[in-house]
Amino acid sequence: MKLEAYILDVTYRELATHTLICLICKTAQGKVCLVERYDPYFYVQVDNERVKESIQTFANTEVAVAKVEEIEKNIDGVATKLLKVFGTHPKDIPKLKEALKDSVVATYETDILFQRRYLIDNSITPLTKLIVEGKETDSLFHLPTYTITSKESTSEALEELNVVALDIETHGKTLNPEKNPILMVALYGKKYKKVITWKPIKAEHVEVVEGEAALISRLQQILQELQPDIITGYFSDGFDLPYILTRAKKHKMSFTYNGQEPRLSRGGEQSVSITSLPHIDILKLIRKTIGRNLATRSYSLNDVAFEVLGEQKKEVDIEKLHNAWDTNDESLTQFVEYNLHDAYLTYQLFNKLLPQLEEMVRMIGLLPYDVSRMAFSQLVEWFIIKQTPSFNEIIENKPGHEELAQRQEARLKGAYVYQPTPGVYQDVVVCDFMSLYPTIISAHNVSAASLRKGKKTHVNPENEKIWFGDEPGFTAIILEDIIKRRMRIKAILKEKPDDKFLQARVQTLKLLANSFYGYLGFYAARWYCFACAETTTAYARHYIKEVIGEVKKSGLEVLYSDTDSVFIGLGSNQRKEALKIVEKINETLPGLMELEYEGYYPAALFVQMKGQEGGAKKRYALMDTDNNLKVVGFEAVRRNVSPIAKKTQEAVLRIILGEQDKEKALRYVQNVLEKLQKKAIPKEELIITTKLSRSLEAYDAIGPHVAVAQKMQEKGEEVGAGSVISYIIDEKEGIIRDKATIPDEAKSYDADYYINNQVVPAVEKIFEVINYSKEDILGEGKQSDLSSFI
DNA sequence: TTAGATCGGGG
DNA sequence: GTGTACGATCTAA
Repeated sequence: MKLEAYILDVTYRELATHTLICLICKTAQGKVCLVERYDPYFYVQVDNERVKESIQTFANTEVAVAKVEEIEKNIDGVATKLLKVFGTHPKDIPKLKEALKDSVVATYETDILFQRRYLIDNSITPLTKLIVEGKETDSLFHLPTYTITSKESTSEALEELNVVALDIETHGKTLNPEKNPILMVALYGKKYKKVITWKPIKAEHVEVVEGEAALISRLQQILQELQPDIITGYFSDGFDLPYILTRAKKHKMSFTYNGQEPRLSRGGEQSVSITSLPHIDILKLIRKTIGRNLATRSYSLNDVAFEVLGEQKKEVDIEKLHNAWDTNDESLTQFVEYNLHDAYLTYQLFNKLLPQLEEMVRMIGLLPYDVSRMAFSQLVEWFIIKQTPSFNEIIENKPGHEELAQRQEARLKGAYVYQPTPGVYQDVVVCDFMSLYPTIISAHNVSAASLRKGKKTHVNPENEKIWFGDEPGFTAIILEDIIKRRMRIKAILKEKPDDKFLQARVQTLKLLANSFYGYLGFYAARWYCFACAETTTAYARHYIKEVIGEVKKSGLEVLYSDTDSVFIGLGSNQRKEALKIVEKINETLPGLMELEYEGYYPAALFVQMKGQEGGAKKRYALMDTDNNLKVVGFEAVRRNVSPIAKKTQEAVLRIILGEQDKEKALRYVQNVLEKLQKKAIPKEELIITTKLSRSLEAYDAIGPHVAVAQKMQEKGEEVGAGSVISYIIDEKEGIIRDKATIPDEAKSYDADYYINNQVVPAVEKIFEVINYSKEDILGEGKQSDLSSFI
């Protein structure tokens, strides 16, 4: 039987004499299971023949060595003779390691998971075509099963995945799976839309069952029939699936898929895995990929869907579901629609992220389940691990307890920041290094394998005791390859800018490159190298200072610099000058390092540091030639600021930077203050929102938002941790919290508060820069004090 | 300023 | 399951 198979999941079966690897694959004939024998192993380093012989024959009551081979591998760049020790089952490996570790020099690769080991060793990539010859054998996991007689891996991508998104709605005013039943489950796939519930609700796609237990078994049945390639959800690792499992247990039911119970694993973050059905919690993937580039700082389904898809959740008050259910309210129809729509949004988000997930799977070489959940450091680590066979490198061991503790003590010196002089500047050019840390690492061969080895070639510019040789280190080569591939694909992308897969590839390479420096300094990394991380930032400081020196030498002004960027004031010179400097510097830079001309800005503003002389770091505003304002680090970007304060700040910056008219800016603010005083500002502009971080009882300090939340509670509204509280500071007696009022109930507002605590603080720093004091803004000390324009 | 605690997402 | 590890942000010391 010849099959074209795409691996979705990998697991194994232990037989009496050996272990079978089981590949769960998508094929044209549906899901199948492919099996073949695969032997677990690890490596030991020994110092004499006698030990070697004792290992070959090692056996105790629990475990025995099955086979030993002699091989040679590079350890930290040094070729070393090793023994490859085989066991019968995967769990033999930690046992053998324990039994042998005291009689050998070192053990290696004792913690590489069996399934992952199989994929790496066979250079097989999940989700890409595998051509297999197989003989039919006894069914496993309720699937047609074949023993592999020959296999050939390709790089051909899968054309279409059959994906189902799942979302549940629950009863109760709190999220408590011990107490509150599941009311409905929505499933959304390309050709499948359904909401299962247990009340006779009239709506499209509804299927009504007897009760919660029936709902759970019907869900199970549907998944079993559908046999999707992938199941996805939004925070389904942390909510939907664990909730379903807990409820199934409550009913003493076993929830299974292809005869397997989903496994809930905990460790840092909880996750749920289902054998033969890859489960992707799309939130986890969003967080580490496109999440970085989203404007929203919230990862709620509503906010993410809005920004990524241009669609939002259905507008219903989910807190009313509880009562609607109990009273059989007709609004239940809307909740069914809401439920299905959430599953729809999740499904759409999954599709949006799929090219990125496929690229990550391709590059890291592991299952989508694993890749989608790995932290940045893990992605880098497995990217390296995948390539160890082609460099004949050993996989480094993870650090032990003591080593971990020691590494966590180490502190890295930060990046270089050039303190700006507060002020408004005209004609500013910004330059920055392309991928500064990655290009330094590759250009200066910064790696554990080349640290103080060979010819002293690259010396840490701040510490001559740290140096790197000229023989390229294994991890530095890998990183250089990432950077080069990214540059190549970026070039192709210029020709085909709409190619989703190329875009995803560039993104993935960028993610890996940018994580590499962090990885070298990450305490739990296998290829941890503190000297490497230290040297990388030392070189970064060195190069940016060189640039600053070069700019100053050519008579231009350095306004500001942070890590990898420099802001140049052109004065009477031309932009060409700046370009020349960039060119000149690039001639001297090694390897792939490159300083780029980022852009020209007609105006820039740097504000003063709090309570001190000099400019604040990481706080500035730029205006480009299209009048786009870029504000970095200012307070008003935060949330507990009213719209009027935010708007005023933006308008003032626009006038100062765009029109360069100080007095107009001042007049603008004074006009806002006047309107505030006259109570002419609409209510919506005055609403301040703050999110409660804990339950009401837990607050000792009663801030205005807490006071309002208490009032809301008195009125019977549910408020707790996570509720967003909106309020207006009204004209009342007492302190601020007494004045804080629910927006609907506010009759007026406290003009003084909005002037002194909202608008003025938002613009004060900006006016300081152009030599207007707070008094000037308020009009005090001049003929026009506030009272005069009432 | 730093270490320790707590969210985040979900109803 | 040859495992177990987040990361940003707020609060208290």
